[in-house]
Formats: sequence, C-alpha cells, structure tokens
Amino acid sequence: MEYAEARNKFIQSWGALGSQWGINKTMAQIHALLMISEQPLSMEDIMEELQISRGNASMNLRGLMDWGLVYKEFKAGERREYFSAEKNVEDMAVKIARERSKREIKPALRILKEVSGIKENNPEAQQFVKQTGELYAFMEKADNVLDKVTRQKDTLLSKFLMKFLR
Amino acid sequence: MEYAEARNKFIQSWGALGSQWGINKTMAQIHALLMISEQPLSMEDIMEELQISRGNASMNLRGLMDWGLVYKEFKAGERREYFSAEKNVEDMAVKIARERSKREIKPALRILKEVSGIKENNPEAQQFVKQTGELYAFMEKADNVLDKVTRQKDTLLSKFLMKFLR
DNA sequence: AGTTTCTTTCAATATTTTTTGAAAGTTTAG
DNA sequence: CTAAACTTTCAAAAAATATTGAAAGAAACT
Repeated sequence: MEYAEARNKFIQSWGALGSQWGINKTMAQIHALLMISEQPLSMEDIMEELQISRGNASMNLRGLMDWGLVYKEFKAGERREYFSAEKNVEDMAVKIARERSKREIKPALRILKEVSGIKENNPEAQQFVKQTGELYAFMEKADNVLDKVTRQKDTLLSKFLMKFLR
Repeated sequence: MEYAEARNKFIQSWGALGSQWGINKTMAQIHALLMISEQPLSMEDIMEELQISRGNASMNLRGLMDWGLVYKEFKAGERREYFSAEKNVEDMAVKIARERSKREIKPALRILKEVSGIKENNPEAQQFVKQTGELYAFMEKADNVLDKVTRQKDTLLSKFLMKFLR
C-alpha cells in the first residue's frame, strides 16, 4: 500500500468508525485529516480535500474546537484562518475523557441522584431506589477514577496505570 | 417526588441520554424499564408501557440481548417469552466494555495497524506513519487495560483500582 | 393434520440528523 | 466611509436512522 492510498483509507475509515460511535462522519473525517497534516489547513483546503460545503466545514470545525481537539491558528500577514489538531495522543485522550464526562456522565448522575432519592416504602419503589442508587454509585466512582487519571499524569494511580499502558 | 413520577422520569431520561450517546432511544428505554422491574416482562408488557409497536420491541430486545444486557426467561407452563435485564451493575459494565472493545476499538486497531505499516520515506508519509502509529499504540494499550480490568476482578490492577472505586 | 398463540422479518413510512448554499455577519484594507 | 475577503448562520433539501404493522415463521396444543 502506498502513502496516498493509506492516507485516503485512514480518513474514510475514521469517518465510518466515527459514525459507528456517535460522532458525525464529517467531523471525524476533518479530525483525521488535521491529525495527519503537518501544516495547519484553511477551511478552503478542508472543503476541497473532503468535498464538503462551506457550512458543513464551518460547523464541524466549531464542534471540534468545542471538544478542544482542534485549534485556530493565525498566520502572520494572512487574513485567512487556519486549523490544526491536537497531535499528542495522550492529551487528546484527556480532552475526550473530560468532555465525555461533562456531556454524558454528569447529566446521567444528576438524573440518577434525583430519582434514587425518593422516599417511599412499597416494595416496587424499594427495588427502584436500590437499582438506580447502585447505578448512581457505580457511575460516580467510575467518573472519579477518570477524573483522577486525567487530572495529572503523576498521581499514584496514574503512575501505576502507566506501567500497564506501556 | 413520588415513585410513579420518578420511575417515569428515569425511563424517559435514560432514553434521551441514550440518544446523546449513540444508542437508539427505544433500546435505552427498554433497558431502563427492565433494569428497574423485579419481575421479568413480556413483549406485550413492554409495548404497552412504552407505547411502541411489536416490531420495534422485538428488534430492540434482540439488540439488547446481543449486548448481553437482557436475557430471555421462560415461565413454567407458559408459552410466552419474558425478558429481564442483568441487574448487577458491575457485570453490566463489564459486558458493555467488552462489547464496545469488540465493536468499536478492535476495528479501529485493524485500520490503524494497516495504514501505519506503509513503507515510504517522503516527509509527509513519515508524519502520517508517526501519527497513526502513536494512535495505534495508545489505543492498544487502553484496550489491554480494559481487558485486564474486565477479565477478572482480582488481578493486582483491579484490586488497586477497586480501592479508588470505593 | 389444522388451529391458536406468540415472535420475527421487512418494505413502507415517519422521524431525526446531516448537509447544502445563499444571505447575513465580521474583519481588514484602501 | 466602502469594498473585498473571509466566516457564520440557518432554512430548505438530502441522507440516514428508527418505527410501524402486516405477512410470514415458529412452536405448542387439539
């Protein structure tokens, strides 16, 4: 396989994998494209490479910046904006983990705390409180571990994990 | 908040959170419903409770069984099938982690291994190989940790993590 | 065998999500 | 200030995904 083919395969596959996930195909493709390009790319470059509209490029770049995975860059004397991706894989993982916690775990915890807190003593309600309470407890613990791991690379926990990660 | 209200809120919210995720709303709702019901439920019960069609119920129950999160149960002398959810939260988490690894991580690893393995020495290709190679290495390590954690609750790693999880 | 009871499948339909492209907005230059 | 160069927004269109319901399947009973 030659470079051009591999590059294309990576961008296309990343898009498809993204959908499998819950990430919009174009967003995943833009991310893939920026991750592998040394130079920052303009919106024009991205539209051209991925054959997408200006609106689509603009909105998905905004989305990627909200995740903290893509930055705007300004070239001296140029009006046009350029974009580049966070390339350090560990930093990427930390950003994704933090954002997922904020968007997906925290809202679930809010609901679980609320509904598991009801005071009622018929057997049905008791099973309900037990199950939602256990869900709450587990998710909170998992979220805490994630937080500790991402907060700094040099906690005891992270050092220990790093040994396994090598 | 009384029980009926909390129960309803949980089912509806779990559905909405599921969509946020990448899980079909109905599937998440069925899962929520089964998690909190002591008794196994029939397809009829589920259709009634969630106001959905038979086909929808059937397909999403199949999906949940594929994840290993829901089981079929047979009541003695009854022809009708009943369904119940895995209620142990840790077992649930293990099943979800395993399935996600199989469906989402493994296919990504396959692609990354393939594209990062090209032999070419122009500078563009080198940056490509470096970046996809780093992605591959990180994801493989993360997948290994996940595997070790889920494989048994009593490895050194898991014991250590459990302390943090309390 | 036929009948009843229940489940699965799948083409048609409905809903949701994504994408487009042109208008409106913004910023810099002259 | 106006024009030029660029970005964002958003209503309409397209594409993808989920849902329905009726027909086909399957299993148990008579």
